[in-house]
Amino acid sequence: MGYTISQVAKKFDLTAHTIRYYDKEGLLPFVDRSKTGNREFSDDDLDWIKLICCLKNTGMPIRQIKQYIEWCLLGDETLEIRRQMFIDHRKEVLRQMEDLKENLKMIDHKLKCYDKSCNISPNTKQLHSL
Amino acid sequence: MGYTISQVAKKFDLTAHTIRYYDKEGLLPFVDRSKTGNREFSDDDLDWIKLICCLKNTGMPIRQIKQYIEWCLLGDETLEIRRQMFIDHRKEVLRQMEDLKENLKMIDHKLKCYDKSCNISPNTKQLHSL
DNA sequence: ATAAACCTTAGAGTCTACTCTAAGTCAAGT
DNA sequence: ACTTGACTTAGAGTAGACTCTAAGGTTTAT
Repeated sequence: MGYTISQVAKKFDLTAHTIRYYDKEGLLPFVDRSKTGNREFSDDDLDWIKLICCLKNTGMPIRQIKQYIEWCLLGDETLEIRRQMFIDHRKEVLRQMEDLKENLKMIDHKLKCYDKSCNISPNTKQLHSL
Repeated sequence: MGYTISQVAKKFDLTAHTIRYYDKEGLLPFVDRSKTGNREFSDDDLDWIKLICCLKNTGMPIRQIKQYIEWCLLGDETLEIRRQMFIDHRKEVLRQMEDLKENLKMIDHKLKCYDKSCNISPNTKQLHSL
């Protein structure tokens, strides 16, 4: 049967506008159309979109995601370069996690200062960390 | 003595343009000027900028950072609201870390598939995870 | 004294990623 | 038959965060 654009939008917390934008940018060349020209998303398509969202949410720019999709369409010839892309991107994500950890330290430090200034006891403090 | 704008830029891996932009947006109302009108950054100013970068790098929009700076200028009256801001932002950072962790899982899974497709042995694989 | 290397401002331009609008097609319900 | 509510397109507009330009001031070295 397949899913409509608004069903997919809801599933991935996107808008139909955004999905059409991704399609226009070349991120969804695999999506089929119904006789009336409407996009019809298969379960496989949902997997692609899931991966696209993963890459997007880890900071990969749309044109690089497009590059990846293009490599996928080219077949086995591009397996090694795609693998390398994931190796590099993995490193980048680990870097982001490290950065967040560092920044969290500073926020926790600031919060400790504010708890002191506001005369919040450690006990009360536990309430808002839940 | 104090630091010049380009010294501060280098220190925080920003450009002088960006620092002036932050100033124009109201993020640096505390920075003094020399007799000739140049910005002169103190060590205290560097601490402020460090915090601003921390908030910016954890996804806080500039106008919210500006709001925070304004609250700071108002004094103790705003202590509680500033503390609440940090509590909320901390939650947001934890959420980002969770999201990254989830996305990393998917990237690792993809990578495993690519290692298989490229006939990479687990031993060889260890090389690129270093 | 004049060039180099800083700094200043206002304001224009750019990039990314949407976000929306207008005009239109199609299928289903009353 | 006609309204409602999906969907379609091309293309314009927006938001955020820079990024750069032009025109000019000051300090330092030759």
